Amino acid sequence: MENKEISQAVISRLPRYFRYLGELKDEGIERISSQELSDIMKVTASQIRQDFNNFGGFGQQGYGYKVEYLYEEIGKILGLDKTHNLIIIGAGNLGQALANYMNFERRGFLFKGMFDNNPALYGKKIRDMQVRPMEEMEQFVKENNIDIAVLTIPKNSARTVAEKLVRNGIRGIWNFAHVDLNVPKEIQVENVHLSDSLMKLTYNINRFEQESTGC
Amino acid sequence: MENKEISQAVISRLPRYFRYLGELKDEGIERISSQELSDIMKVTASQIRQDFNNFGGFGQQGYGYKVEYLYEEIGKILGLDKTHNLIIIGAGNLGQALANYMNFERRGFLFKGMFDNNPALYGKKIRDMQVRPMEEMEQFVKENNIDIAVLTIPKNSARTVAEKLVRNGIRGIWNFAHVDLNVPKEIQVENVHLSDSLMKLTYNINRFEQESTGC
DNA sequence: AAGGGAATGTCAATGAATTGACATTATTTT
DNA sequence: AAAATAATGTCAATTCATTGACATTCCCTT
Repeated sequence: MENKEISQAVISRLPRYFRYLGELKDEGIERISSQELSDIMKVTASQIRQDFNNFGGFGQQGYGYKVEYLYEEIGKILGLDKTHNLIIIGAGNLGQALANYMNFERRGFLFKGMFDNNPALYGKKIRDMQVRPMEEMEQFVKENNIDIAVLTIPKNSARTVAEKLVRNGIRGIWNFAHVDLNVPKEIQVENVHLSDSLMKLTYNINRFEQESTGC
Repeated sequence: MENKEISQAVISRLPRYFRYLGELKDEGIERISSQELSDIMKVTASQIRQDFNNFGGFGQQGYGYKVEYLYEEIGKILGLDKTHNLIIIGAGNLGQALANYMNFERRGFLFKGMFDNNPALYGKKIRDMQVRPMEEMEQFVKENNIDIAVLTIPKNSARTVAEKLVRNGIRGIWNFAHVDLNVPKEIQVENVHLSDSLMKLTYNINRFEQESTGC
């Protein structure tokens, strides 16, 4: 039982491997070498082997990797073999979009409920799921063993809601609010700061302009 | 004129600095030291100074940084002093959500149009903007000087659309499709792979479980 | 106006991540 | 069955990123 910590740099790359392997699998390809995968994914073969070896060897020397096996194993590492109960907090545009999106991406994510503090939305059906009042949230999380909360609410209320979630046993927060949450370290937070991402894009657009005009 | 390349690691942190500085500014705080900012943002003071110095000194020794000035300068670095014409391709849930989101985040992003290939959506108004048929997209991009395209379409059509965008002079793509685009290097792509992000979350939830149960 | 104090800018040291090289081991062919 | 081939697993080298330390500079008080 080896508990060496794996760097987040490696973890960040796993979903991408998973995606490519899934596609290869769908194409009926059974085996692949790190070099072939390297060509497709545009990363070094060395990095691919290094990454996989963090979890023990998945390949066979002289042969390569079995696509399906590797796909399954990476899925397990990512926790996709388990089911996760999930709620969405904030039934605005983004919350609704994600609710529908989950339909597509069902990999053990069970959409259990949706909450908002806008009475106009109470009872509105989104993907066969009624929007519930925010007041019911805490009890619901506790009683339904909710693992993951998706936060699509304005930043001013995000921290308070996060505290409530933590108190009621949430294990992970997928945070779309423009604020950094302050939760105990055993609670996992994955931030999706969309505006940050857009700013990175404008930086790079700008940078290229300047490079090519030379000033 | 120094054209030293700045690492993406640094760039990724700039929007976060920008966000915190904006908040400090709104609170009426005029000056701040790297140490104070370090305490608030939970990063080392050394990193803060190092990051800012990539762009030339913004501070004054013995005094610290002027919040408003620093905020403005980082904004400029990120290209937020310029306006960017933007379209959304894919008027599904996510596309609509982002259209509304742009309203909030107006920092020089001018929402110019929205496209879809579903006739049922043609003419539908989203933020006072009618959904246009996909066929009109290429001409529209060319004629309206569109800088940024937001791709919220299924992965199978994403690559084709990206090619069309490139042909018509797009400069950056904010890509929400689950596929890596293959564009010339002068075209900037910023990927938002939501499912990747969610998988990272489940990995970390899982990992913590295993750590605490010890197996 | 001058000196003390405070905080930057920057250099060096450390640490982390990536790449390269190759011995080892399994597969495949003859 | 043995030799040749292929590709992993792994170690070492390199590159990149972060942290620490401190001299320098500027502000602020007396």
